[in-house]
Amino acid sequence: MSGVVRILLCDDHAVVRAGLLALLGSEPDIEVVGEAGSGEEAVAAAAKLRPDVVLMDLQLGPGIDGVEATRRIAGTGVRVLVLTTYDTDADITRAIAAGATGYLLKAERPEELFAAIRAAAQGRTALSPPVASRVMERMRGTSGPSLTDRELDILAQLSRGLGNREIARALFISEATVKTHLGRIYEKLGVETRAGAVAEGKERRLLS
Amino acid sequence: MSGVVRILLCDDHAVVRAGLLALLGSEPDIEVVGEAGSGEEAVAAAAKLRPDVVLMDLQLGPGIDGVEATRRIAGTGVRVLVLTTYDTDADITRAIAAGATGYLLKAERPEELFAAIRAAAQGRTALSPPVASRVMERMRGTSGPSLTDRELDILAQLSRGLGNREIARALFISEATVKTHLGRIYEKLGVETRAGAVAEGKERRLLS
DNA sequence: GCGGCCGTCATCCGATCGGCTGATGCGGGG
DNA sequence: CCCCGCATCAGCCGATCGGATGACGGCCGC
Repeated sequence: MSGVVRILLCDDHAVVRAGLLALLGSEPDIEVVGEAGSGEEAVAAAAKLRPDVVLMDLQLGPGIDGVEATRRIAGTGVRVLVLTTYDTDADITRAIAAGATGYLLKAERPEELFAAIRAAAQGRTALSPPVASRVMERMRGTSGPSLTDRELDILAQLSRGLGNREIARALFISEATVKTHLGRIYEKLGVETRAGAVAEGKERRLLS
Repeated sequence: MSGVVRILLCDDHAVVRAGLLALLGSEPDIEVVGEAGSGEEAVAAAAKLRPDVVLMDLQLGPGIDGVEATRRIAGTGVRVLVLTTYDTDADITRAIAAGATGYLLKAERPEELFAAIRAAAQGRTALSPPVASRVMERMRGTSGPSLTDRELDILAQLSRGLGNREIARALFISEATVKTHLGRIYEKLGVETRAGAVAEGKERRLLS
């Protein structure tokens, strides 16, 4: 079945785009029909070109991020295959929640990439092995619950080094409430101190 | 002058290596003579192949990092051109301190990359514009004081969420000493709390 | 309409933190 | 040879944190 798979590349690095272009050029049944260097460009190009698969980096520099771009593009029915550097739990979860068809790591072998693209074009899910493992763990309920919006607010203030009273004032709530949220944040992140929470938050890319 | 510039690629991502390989293949006076997927491989390959320039990523996954690899390779007289994603102050400083001949961003245009490689082969310095700006600022003394090795040890433990007593035990020193170091860390980073220190440390990439 | 999640708030208390002051020993550079 | 940066340690004290416990209202899905 099927003819050529039409691809839209989205990555803010010219080197990476050029690399993928060259790499995919070696596959006769894969054709790159467009490139985007930002989330905004990707959304516009996806709407205009209607590619079979968008290869999306999650880190896109200024503007809307890869997750948001994925959400908007996936919402129009175009498949999005995330191709990124990090296999953080938070990244994977957010990308999948945003509607990504697959999640590949850049460290993956080229053959895996080709296979994943063909899979994605047919709507099949393609995950890098380490990603698959994490997803499995998540399913087993082993790994982390996600923070609520409010908890993320608290965490953001926390990472600025503010005390409870200052966080309370910044968010127009009482100190008691701040403490309650903090307790839940510690629990969810598996830490016991504010410093640990900030470290974990940064690690999971829940911050800035 | 000179014939072909012989290059060794070092990046833990197969996609990026393939991309650079393809990209550089278009330049007749540049020849890729080897590839490495880790710091250890790069050091060994550089010693064996004696390339004119090593293209080095700073983020290399497990094992020795790009800075350490740069230090070892530059120590043998081989030029190292850092090609990475981030233009963080800490990264730039450490790479240059380790003996890098140049510091390019992956977001750079391909022509810049080629020019930088030729420059590096002749021992000339090549910096991406944003990097050059930061270096200038640094020279002007604008930017921050650096942490001592010991202070970085403390900061690392701090980011694990440990209390003073635990940090003291982990580093075989007294609680009083931990407190003293912490005070200086706060001062140097311009923060007032452990949470702030961790955030700032992560931001400046002084951690993990 | 009820249960569950979320966000809000309160009180109590022991443990910890952060600031302060001051001191010792070691090593390198002027 | 002496100064200074670095690392080490001590004691004190007020402010803050973290844990435990309990409670209330809003919103949503079933």
